[in-house]
Amino acid sequence: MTGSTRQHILDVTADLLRDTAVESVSVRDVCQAAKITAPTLYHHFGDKRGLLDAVAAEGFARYLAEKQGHEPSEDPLDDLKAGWDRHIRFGLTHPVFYVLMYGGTRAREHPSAREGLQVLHGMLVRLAEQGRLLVTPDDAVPTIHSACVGTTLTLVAEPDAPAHAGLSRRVRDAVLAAVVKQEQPAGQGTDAALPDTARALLATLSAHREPPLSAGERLLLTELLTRLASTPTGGPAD
Amino acid sequence: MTGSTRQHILDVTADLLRDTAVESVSVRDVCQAAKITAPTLYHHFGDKRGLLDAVAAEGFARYLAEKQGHEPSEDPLDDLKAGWDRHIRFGLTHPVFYVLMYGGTRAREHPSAREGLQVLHGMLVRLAEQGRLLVTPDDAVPTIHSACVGTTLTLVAEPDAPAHAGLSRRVRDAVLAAVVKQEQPAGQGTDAALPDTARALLATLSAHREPPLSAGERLLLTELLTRLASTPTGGPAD
DNA sequence: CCGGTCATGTAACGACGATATACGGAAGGG
DNA sequence: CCCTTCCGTATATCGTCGTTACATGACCGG
Repeated sequence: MTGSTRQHILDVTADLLRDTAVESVSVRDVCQAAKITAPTLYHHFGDKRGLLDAVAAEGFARYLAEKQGHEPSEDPLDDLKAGWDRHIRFGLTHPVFYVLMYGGTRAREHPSAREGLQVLHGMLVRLAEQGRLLVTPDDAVPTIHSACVGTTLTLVAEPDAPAHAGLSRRVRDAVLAAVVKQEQPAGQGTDAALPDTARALLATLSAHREPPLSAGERLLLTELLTRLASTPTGGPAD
Repeated sequence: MTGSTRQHILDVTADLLRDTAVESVSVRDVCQAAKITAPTLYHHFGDKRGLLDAVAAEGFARYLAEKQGHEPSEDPLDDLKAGWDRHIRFGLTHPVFYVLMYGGTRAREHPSAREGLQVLHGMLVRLAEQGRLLVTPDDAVPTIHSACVGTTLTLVAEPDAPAHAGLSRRVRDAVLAAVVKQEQPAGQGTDAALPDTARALLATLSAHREPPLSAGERLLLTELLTRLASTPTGGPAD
């Protein structure tokens, strides 16, 4: 049972961390609670930070599993909102873990956090495939994520403040409104979205006498847009 | 010379903190650098956290002073945007201070942070007096603040990530759009529509892996669209 | 039965945050 | 002028922290 003690230490540390601030949990406390000695702990985790990272990674993995678990929805926007709410709820349920992961500067170093961003990216790509995104997924990811983390930290700091009632929903809808197209025009799906958007840009472009383009660039752009606008309903990638 | 040693310790600590992580700065380091002994430090600050709080408070006070310094503007919305930008810039200029103040759970306990929130509240009240607020100032304060802190933390963690270009402006405008009534300057509709439409096409394009374009054409189109999308329309950020 | 690797325990080191105690000098009343 | 009081600083030390050198035992292929 090699992995048993390791998992046991992980569980005990998580228990201690559930109701004690991270700076007040010492290696000795963990050892005493897990009924092991210091070198055992260091043999498995090498470092105190290694232990905390492992604990945080496990907590985050569980959150990710839940996130990816019930994801099948027909509307990616609903998934996005649900993902936001789950993120907030995770922070409120495991405040110590959350601050451990997102509070400091080390947030992005966590591979689990990277994976979480990738899940977000996937949702946005699906939204973009339906032509409902106002910015590129690469731009939308840090936008949504930054706002979500900031909101969660605020709520974790003062969960019961009356001023924070409805805060999450407010920030969420504000950010999403700036990123996804709210009302869907006639053409549904990815096939119609590309030519429609290209046509819209063509129209807008024609109304501008002085766009920041040279005459040649403008000609080139018009030609490309025309090609896109007249695209037959060819089935693009999925 | 009563406050001299105290101020000296403060300055030295700030210097050490400017290029050393907070967890790597010990009381002994500060004492050695300031050429004093431990009891002197404890006499003035009582605690290590007391020292760090005092240092952070001083840094924040300086930021607040600058914030309140050049505030006279005719449009409160401009003040709001400028305040956001200053907050971000402060975080990027003093990353250690910033994480010290806003990273953990202790942010709201800082009296200086409270004062910063009050400045924000004041701006929003002025905006509300002009009937340009969509929510109450009490609701708007945590909304804006949460998003701003989250954005700053993201930028502090990875300041030079290409994915973070324009992030601050994007989140800022998203949150502000949801909180203040956007007045549409007459006749400027098409000017603003051009970058928006270009951005929309850019986003739609990113979802298509096989558009009816060659790789070179796609690259060219993306470049032109990016130029159009970044056309300055209203308030440039950075 | 042996040599080696792995997991764990014993005991200790150095650095840390924090303090009890004492010294020294300036302020002020006699 | 001296004595008291109080504040700032220094000496020396405490208990705890994260960490590790070293020893012990269990298991396993040869």
